[in-house]
Amino acid sequence: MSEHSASESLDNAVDAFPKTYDPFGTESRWQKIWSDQEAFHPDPKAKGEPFSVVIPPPNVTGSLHMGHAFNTALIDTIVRFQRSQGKNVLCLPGTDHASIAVQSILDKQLKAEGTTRDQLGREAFLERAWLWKSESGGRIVKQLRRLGYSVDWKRERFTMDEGLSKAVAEAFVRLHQKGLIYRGEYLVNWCPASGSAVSDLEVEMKEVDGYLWHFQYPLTNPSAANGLTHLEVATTRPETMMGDVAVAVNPSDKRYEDLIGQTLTLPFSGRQIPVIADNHVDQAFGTGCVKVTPAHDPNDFAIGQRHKLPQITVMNKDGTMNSQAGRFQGLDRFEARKAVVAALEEEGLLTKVENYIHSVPYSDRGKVPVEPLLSTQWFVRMDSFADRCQDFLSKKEPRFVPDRWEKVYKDWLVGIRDWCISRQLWWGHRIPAWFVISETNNQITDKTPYIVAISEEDARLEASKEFGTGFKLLQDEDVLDTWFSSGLWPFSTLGWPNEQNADYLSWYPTSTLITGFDIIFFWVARMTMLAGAFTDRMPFADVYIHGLVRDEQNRKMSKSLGNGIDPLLLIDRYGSDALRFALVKEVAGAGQDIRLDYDRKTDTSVTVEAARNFANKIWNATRFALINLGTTSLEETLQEPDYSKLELSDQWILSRLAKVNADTANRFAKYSLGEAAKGLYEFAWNDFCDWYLELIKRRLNHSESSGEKNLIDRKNAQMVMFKVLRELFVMLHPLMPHLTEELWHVVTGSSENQLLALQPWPKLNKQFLDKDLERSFKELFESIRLVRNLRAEAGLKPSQKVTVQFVSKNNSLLELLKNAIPDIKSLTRAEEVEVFNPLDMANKSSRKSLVGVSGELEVILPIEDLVDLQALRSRLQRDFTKAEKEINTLSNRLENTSFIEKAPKKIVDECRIKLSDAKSQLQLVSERLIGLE
RNA sequence: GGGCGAUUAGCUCAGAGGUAGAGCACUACCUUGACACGGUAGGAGUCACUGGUUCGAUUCCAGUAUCGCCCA
Repeated sequence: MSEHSASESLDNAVDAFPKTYDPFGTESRWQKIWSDQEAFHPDPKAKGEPFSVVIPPPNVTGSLHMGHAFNTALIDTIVRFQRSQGKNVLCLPGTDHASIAVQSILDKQLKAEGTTRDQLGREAFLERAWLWKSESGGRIVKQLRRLGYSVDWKRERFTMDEGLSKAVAEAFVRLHQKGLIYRGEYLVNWCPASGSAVSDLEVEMKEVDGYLWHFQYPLTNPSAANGLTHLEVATTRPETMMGDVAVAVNPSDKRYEDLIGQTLTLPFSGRQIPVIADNHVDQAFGTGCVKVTPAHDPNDFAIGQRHKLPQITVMNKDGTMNSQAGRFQGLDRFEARKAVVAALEEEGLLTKVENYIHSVPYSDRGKVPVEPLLSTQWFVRMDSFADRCQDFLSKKEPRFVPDRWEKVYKDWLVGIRDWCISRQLWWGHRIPAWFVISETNNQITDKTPYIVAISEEDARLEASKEFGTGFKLLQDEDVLDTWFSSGLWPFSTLGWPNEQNADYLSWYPTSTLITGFDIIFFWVARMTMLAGAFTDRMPFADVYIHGLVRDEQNRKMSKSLGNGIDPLLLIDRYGSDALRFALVKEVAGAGQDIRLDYDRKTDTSVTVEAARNFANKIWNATRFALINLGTTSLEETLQEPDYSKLELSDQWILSRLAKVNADTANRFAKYSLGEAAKGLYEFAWNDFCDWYLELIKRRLNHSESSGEKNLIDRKNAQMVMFKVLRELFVMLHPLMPHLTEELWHVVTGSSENQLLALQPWPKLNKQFLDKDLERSFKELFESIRLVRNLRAEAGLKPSQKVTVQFVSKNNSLLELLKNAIPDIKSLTRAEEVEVFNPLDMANKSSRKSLVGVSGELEVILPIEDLVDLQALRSRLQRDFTKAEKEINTLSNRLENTSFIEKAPKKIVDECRIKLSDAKSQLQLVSERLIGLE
């Protein structure tokens, strides 16, 4: 309890309780308090089952986009829930260094300044990169804080900080020792825009409108070939022709079988190239003759290997043609394409140009077509990693939620290819390999010996053992793929390679990874593979995979489309609780993408607005509770009410509360976050606000002088109302942390040293669950609706008082209604409520009363002069038709003997009851209709 | 070409072998002592199509169509 009294805080609270919730001051205030108190900085030795999550590290110099907001909302919901379950929760934040992204930003800056990276030099460039990181690196972190992220900021990590860099070097050295890392010249995906190799995963295939050019290669010796003077090839990439070393045909292709082994003369260069046979050639494609360019096409590379053909590279690394391209040297590859076609045409060798749609590999980052290029790179041999992961997967490690993603992950492991991990960039982890060269030489070739070691000193030590003296070391120029360090993230952030680190011991392996499906291969699989190799375990027990947030037209949000929806704009407009709740509530069970509506003219979103309205509804329910305290103090509302002395409506809401408690805990635990949000929304709005608060208004209005019984009754209602609120705040806290933290403090009078964020989940009172009571209240609500509906249809003013008569032969229903007369009065604005069975009612009702029928219940409002007879008649007519139709369906079913025989008895019985209900309804309705004639 | 997902109210989406649900939007009424960021009531659907299984299919199975995504 706080140092000041609860009633004092109440006075302050009501004074400071405007009609509309203002999230802005509240949110930043609690963010600061959480942060100042280090509320989410756990001790690895604290009690409680460890639960840990590492966040997917965003790009350190990036800024917050909707994907981050969504991911954050989901992660934070999960970790806040787990904290309420008494676990020792670590949620570890951080950022990654994003080699290519950062470097291309800096390159652009340099270009604007009229200089280049090379002019600047590596050291100066890196200095500048770190400066840029320190200037812009805090931005995304600040933005993440605005979401109310309950991560441990004291344990924040960056992939290039000291500890993590050490982990990267250690990992590289160990893999190299095991022979799992190799260096060699292979065909890689070359991105001319960034001037670096990229991995297969960073290449995106795009359908492009292009051409299929047909042209002729003359036979060197035409007489030998059945009068044929040339072969015709078809290609989408004529610019590579100068690198052609053969033309391949299918061995079973009758058209060309005589030509196999013949020689062609390559136009322009005059090089003699053979006609070879290869089974992989598709006879039906183009002319059935394929030009073979091993240095510029992965398929041709394979053919080249099979036939031991030379590899002729015709391009430079910037995408221009090199000296091997002869007269095309110096041209950009796309200019060269035009020039080659024009030259072939001039020579009369171009025979056909077809429009042709084909797939072109694009660099994810550079947004230009990737060039397959021969170059020397570092690779990780993947098969043993993938095999190990498959073994773990057969034990459901990790467990994918939803489970269909397991197959996606597995299929990738099965078809895995080696991973090119070197990048020709400067920003990143430099490859810990040192070439050993003589003091006078600076040439590094494929044959140059090298030492892989944690540090240059280690490398020198080792080199001297092998090479004595008279050498110098040159470190490899390249850096590692950023994903190599991200792949170590779940354990490198916890202190690995020091496996005795307290954090590592307590929180590794982590509990759950929460991320989007788009990085299952990039990141999830790399983490499982590297964790398997280094820790012999999977790095997380569960992987919760979520979809993407799409824009209002269901398009993926992307920079190039410029269709991103700025989460900060929505936070500024509606508050971050509203954005979080809206995003989580939209999540469907199966991990689908979610679509966020958005009006770009006004920067508004109906979905987020609805969540903001919900926050306001909760705010006002609390406001209502406080206003209606009367002489009761807040301390008194903290007492547990005596269940046996409560009214039925109190017991009803406590039953609903117990139900929503059990459902919500269950849903959070199994990652059904959207369902949890929807369930709480319905409970809070419908059950609590619309019904319970309306029901107790009558009791809350009892005055001080209305007698002891009434005052006890009032206090019971207050205790129940506050109990529901307090527990609702805890349950809603993972979804709307700021609002609930604020209101919880108001209603409990707790000081700021006590935080809702660290409170346990409310105790589930199973004994409060009462299905019969809930069913009765459903009936009661239906009856009340019927009255309201009648009033509305008759056009009665809300202020108009009426007498309500209920008639039914169902005695238990009558009993229920009789007990609820005061409630019915206040909820239907009735002056009198009378309850009869049909016998008592006989002759009492007026012919022209307003009458409604539902099942076995008749509602009569005896106010003939005001009745809109026509409306009444058409209403009864509608009921009549409906009942008739229902009787029809039900009796058809019951007449079907196989239904009676084969359907479960319960269903048949239900059907009979429904039929008899429908029949009595029809009876009542027709009596009334006749009475109206 | 292989795989995955989607198709339900005007929109966004839940759902379950037994007479179709929510939110928003819409219509009417209401500024009533929590909330107009609100209340009450209401209208609105051949559950994409075709077969099959079943007493019963919108739900399960097979196929078709359209859209989207991933892999080659």
